[in-house]
Amino acid sequence: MKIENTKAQMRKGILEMCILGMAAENEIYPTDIINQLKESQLIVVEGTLYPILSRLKKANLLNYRWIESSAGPPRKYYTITEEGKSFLEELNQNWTQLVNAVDRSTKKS
Amino acid sequence: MKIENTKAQMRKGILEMCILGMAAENEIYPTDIINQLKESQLIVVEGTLYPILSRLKKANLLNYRWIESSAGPPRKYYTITEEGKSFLEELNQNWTQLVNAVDRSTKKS
DNA sequence: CACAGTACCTTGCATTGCAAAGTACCTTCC
DNA sequence: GGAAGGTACTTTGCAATGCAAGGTACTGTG
Repeated sequence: MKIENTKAQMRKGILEMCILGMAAENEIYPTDIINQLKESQLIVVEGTLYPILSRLKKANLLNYRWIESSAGPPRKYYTITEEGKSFLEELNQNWTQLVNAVDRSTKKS
Repeated sequence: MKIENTKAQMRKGILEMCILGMAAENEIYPTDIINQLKESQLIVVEGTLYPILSRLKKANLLNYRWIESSAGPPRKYYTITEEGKSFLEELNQNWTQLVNAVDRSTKKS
């Protein structure tokens, strides 16, 4: 049993919340997201990020528009939708509950 | 996109840690585990728990012995191994890091 | 016009949580 | 003593995610 594996499993479903949270504050594009998450020690690669963005877009939680870059191909800038905002709130609540639950189960009898 | 689904995903890999943590404090058997987790709002069913216990046993993180019950069939009582203890420590560290990382990524910029 | 850099996208695998169905043991009650 | 019900353990198959790896496409430079 490898720590790396369990570590990866523990991230499941969390990235969606982080990404929605980031899009709720600024209009962002994927490379930005990856860099910001990396700063927070949440390393993410493209193969992980793009499917998440597609899912969130498809679910009407995110929107995007193309913006041309001064150097390189155009970028997809994402923003959160109203629907995304309420979803994000729910996610945050569930996350807090989960953290508390883990806390309780690991520290009590 | 359903909250229930994301909620389920967010639990991935966490149960192992909770269960190891519980076995680190007392010798326990499955039904005990389920009840304790339920008290902490971490609802778990048999089809989830037993495979985890098998994995942890197979990985030498848990051990068990049969103990007869005063009413009903014998039970498998689990205890944590030395190897399990150090694994648990690593898990706890990673969990703390993850919580901090999420905190940072959702509250900053 | 080739090349390097940036950005976006897709495929296939391993892993987990869970519902559902199945096996086996023990006690109780007629 | 056997039928019924409760307790305990186990297995199978599905859906969803993270990720490595590979692929496409646009832009500017020499």
